[in-house]
Amino acid sequence: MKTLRVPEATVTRLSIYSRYLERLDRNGVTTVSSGEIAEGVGVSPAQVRKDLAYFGEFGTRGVGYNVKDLMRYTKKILGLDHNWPLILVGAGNLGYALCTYKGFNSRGFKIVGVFDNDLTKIGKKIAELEVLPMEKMPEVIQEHKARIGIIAVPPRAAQEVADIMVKNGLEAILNFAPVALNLPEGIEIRNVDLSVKLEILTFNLGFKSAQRL
Amino acid sequence: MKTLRVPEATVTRLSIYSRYLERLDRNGVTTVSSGEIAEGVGVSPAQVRKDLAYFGEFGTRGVGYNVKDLMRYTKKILGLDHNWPLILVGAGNLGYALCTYKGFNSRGFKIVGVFDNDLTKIGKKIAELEVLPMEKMPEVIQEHKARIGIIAVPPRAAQEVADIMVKNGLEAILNFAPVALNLPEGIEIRNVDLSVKLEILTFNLGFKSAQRL
DNA sequence: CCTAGCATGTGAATTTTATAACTTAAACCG
DNA sequence: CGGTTTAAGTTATAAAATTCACATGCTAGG
Repeated sequence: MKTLRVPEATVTRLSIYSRYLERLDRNGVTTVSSGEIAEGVGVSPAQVRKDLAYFGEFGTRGVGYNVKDLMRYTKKILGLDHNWPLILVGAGNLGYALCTYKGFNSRGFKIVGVFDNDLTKIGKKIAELEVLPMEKMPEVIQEHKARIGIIAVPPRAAQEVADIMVKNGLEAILNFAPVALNLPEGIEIRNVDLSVKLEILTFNLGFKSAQRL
Repeated sequence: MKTLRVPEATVTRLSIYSRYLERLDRNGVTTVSSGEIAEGVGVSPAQVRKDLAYFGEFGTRGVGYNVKDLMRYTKKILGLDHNWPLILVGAGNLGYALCTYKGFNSRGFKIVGVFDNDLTKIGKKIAELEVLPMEKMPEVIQEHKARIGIIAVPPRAAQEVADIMVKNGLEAILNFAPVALNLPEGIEIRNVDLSVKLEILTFNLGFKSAQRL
């Protein structure tokens, strides 16, 4: 098997292209060039073509790409040709926001279980969903065949939650807690760090100020 | 002036090292080696040293780094030696979560103004802060000398909000809306995309399944 | 049916980033 | 006080990602 490894940056951009294509499609655009995609998402045209080339040939020379088709292809590649049930742990403000976040639904993600160990939160409803105690996680995972978990708890609790998720059979974790998690081989983990990007901004602002001197 | 450009990946990691050092410091650790930092945040020791080397010499050969000192240095480099007032637009669930997010405060970020154009939200309180109409933004920015704005509105409104922010003098924007913003030269912009990382996970899960066949 | 124009796809060149190997300096111990 | 150990700092090497440039192939128009 020809296993050409795909750079993660390429997958990231593919996700962005994919959503941009959805927008074009909604707006009734039928054909698009690599240059237009590039313009629309802020990369170079060569980058767009190179990224797509990892997965096949999707365009027509001299013409461009069929929007609907390329949209479907990109979603297929990303695994978004079917829905993904998600397990969420942490019913705080962030958890609440994630539950109601439309950007997930529109891409086929659906949170099917919200868990917390805080007795004051258990039993409350978040968007149709009742907050459940951690012990209920196994059955919810089984019922929905969930494979992905989201961690939206304070840093000190994150590792324990991750361990529970792994023990219950989840294969991938999206972690919003700003700590590095220790997980067994084979578990996919990605962190979303809300303040790192802010600190890149402050770094750059400081650098800009320094250059003015 | 010797302008060695610092890779953004290095700044990203620096932010992560910095927070890890804060944790070590809280735990009473006084000295740490590049290897221990590497272990703690999930990179290689050489990477840690290389990253720090962009900014100077902070350690003692044969010993390691003084935790408190290195923590202060990294925060200084990132511009976190003083507080940053933030302007937030979007008082939905995500905006609410960001307002109450402790990870910001602990790094010197403070949201000083929350804005929305939804009349049902204006006037409500979010964590001590009253949601204000967009028109009030200029005076709040002036009062707090804010330089950074956060966009937490639906995609279709994001560009307009960004334009207003720029017009009102903000120099950097953290954008949570999943669209590419068009901004004038010199404005720092970073996007936090909540679903891209999820799609990397689904991509990888799909790839894993394919390999099992 | 042939030619001109255009945008894809791709291999090579360049740039960037990360890893590894080595050198230097500090501290500790006998 | 010298030798040994340790870990930072640095240089060199390797790998990876991006850009460039061009050949390929499709479309349309005369």
